[in-house]
Amino acid sequence: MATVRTRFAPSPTGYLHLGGLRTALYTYLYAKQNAGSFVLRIEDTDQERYVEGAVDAIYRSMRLAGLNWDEGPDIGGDYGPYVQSERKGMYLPYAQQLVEMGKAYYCFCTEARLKGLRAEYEARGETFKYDKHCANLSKEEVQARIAAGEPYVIRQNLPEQGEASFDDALFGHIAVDVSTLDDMILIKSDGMPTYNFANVIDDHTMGITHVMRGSEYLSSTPKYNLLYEAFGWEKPVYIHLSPIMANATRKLSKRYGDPSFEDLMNQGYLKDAIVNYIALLGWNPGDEREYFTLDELTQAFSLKGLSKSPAVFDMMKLRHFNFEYVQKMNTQEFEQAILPWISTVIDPARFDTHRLAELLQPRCEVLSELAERLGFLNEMPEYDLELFFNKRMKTNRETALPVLEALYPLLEQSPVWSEQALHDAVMDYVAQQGCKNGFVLWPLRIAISGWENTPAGAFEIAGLLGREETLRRLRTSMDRLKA
RNA sequence: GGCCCCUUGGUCAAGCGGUUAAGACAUCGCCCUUUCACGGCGGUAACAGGAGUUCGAGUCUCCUAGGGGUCACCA
Repeated sequence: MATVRTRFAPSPTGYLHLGGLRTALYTYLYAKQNAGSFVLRIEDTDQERYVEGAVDAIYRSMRLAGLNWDEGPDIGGDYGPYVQSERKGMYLPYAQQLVEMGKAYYCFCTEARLKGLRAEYEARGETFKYDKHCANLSKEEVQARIAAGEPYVIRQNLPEQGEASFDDALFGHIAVDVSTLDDMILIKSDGMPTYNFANVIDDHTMGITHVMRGSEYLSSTPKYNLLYEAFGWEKPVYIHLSPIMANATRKLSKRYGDPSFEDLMNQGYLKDAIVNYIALLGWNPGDEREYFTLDELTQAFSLKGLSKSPAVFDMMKLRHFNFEYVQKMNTQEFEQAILPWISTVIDPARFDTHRLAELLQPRCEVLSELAERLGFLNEMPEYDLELFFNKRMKTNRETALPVLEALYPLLEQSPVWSEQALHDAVMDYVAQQGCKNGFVLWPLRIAISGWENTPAGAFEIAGLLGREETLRRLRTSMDRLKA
């Protein structure tokens, strides 16, 4: 059996969106799993839609995701070039060969004529189909008009009737009546091939054995097959993938503000979490496993696990995956990861960021959401004294004052300022008073944090703030309670 | 509209003729607890509808409905 060669062939029209990422991922996994090659090809035959920087963005995203290609524009390979615009000269001979065989023809129809034709069809309520107006021009006439510099395209010459079909590894046999098909353009008037043509030529000349792509190509693949048959080429295995949806009726799309892979990274999601979650949208391993590294995915991936129906992207589940991946980091890694995020609200030099990382990690779902939870550290917030009221702790502003007044000297006199020392001192007091922990700890935490909810308890906060700042805040709070 | 495809809880999904119809996320409740979280335990919740085939159908067939895709000198 021939070596597996797969390809991911994005158009450089923008960032790598999640659907593209998933297609690239599956394509990569399949190649790696079969010890094959994963090829990256840039399909830039539409000069109008080309976006500056898009190619680099695609490289960046794929490398970040770990989807390293074996052949591609930037690293070369035996089947180059890997950018379609650089292959421009390769397509015309194949198209001409098709013309020789009567499977294609030159067409000189103007845009105006086509437009009129379209209007006619529309008026009749029919689907537009090119009328083969140029299909029977004589060879001489064609030569003459080309020589005269008349612009032309080359169209596929479809049979009047019959069936075109192919077999998809996922969807099975797909057949359409050719009478419903249009003589598609193979070579555009600018000399560039259309996707329809380039994809067939390139997949064949690059030795691609398995084609994975979005299901939007499902209904046009039968006519690509006619091309393979005309050339007598072996067809690749087709695997069409259902889309990732934003909701039941809408595909995930940049246009509606749905995030790209890079957007998610910028929002504080971890690449491994994203890749892992995306892998599970439309594929399942057949067992209970949910967490996979790229290598594990390579082992586990199977065409059998692919789903035919569309999958809705669920941000909540991604959050959960991110949480799990955050938990897998060691503290050092996590500390490094959060520094850029938390630095926007606190001065890292003022706090023990290692300890902060320890405290934050078990309650961190998304990195970007950390900063907003630390505001109280930098500066004592102007808080409402009603925060001292807590029904379950049986505390209020009246009970808080005496407790704080008793605690203050204990803390002040603590020989060392550590969480443990503070804990022991305060808990001794609690034991002595015979009250509930919360009766003392609630007001303490409020008094030094000023926030109803904090990502740490009273001792941790006091430790982070340091002796001076803690005592200063305590005094401020007591003064306010007295007033 | 024609053609193609899809249809199990809110979401991802297992299931491949016989199950009390898994699991995960979300949600709800309880426990733990110095707040928020984490964690533990438990609950609610699904075979789109209708005909067939069969002793037996989520699993097979057909119809209907809903949804998606496609009908470009875009990919």
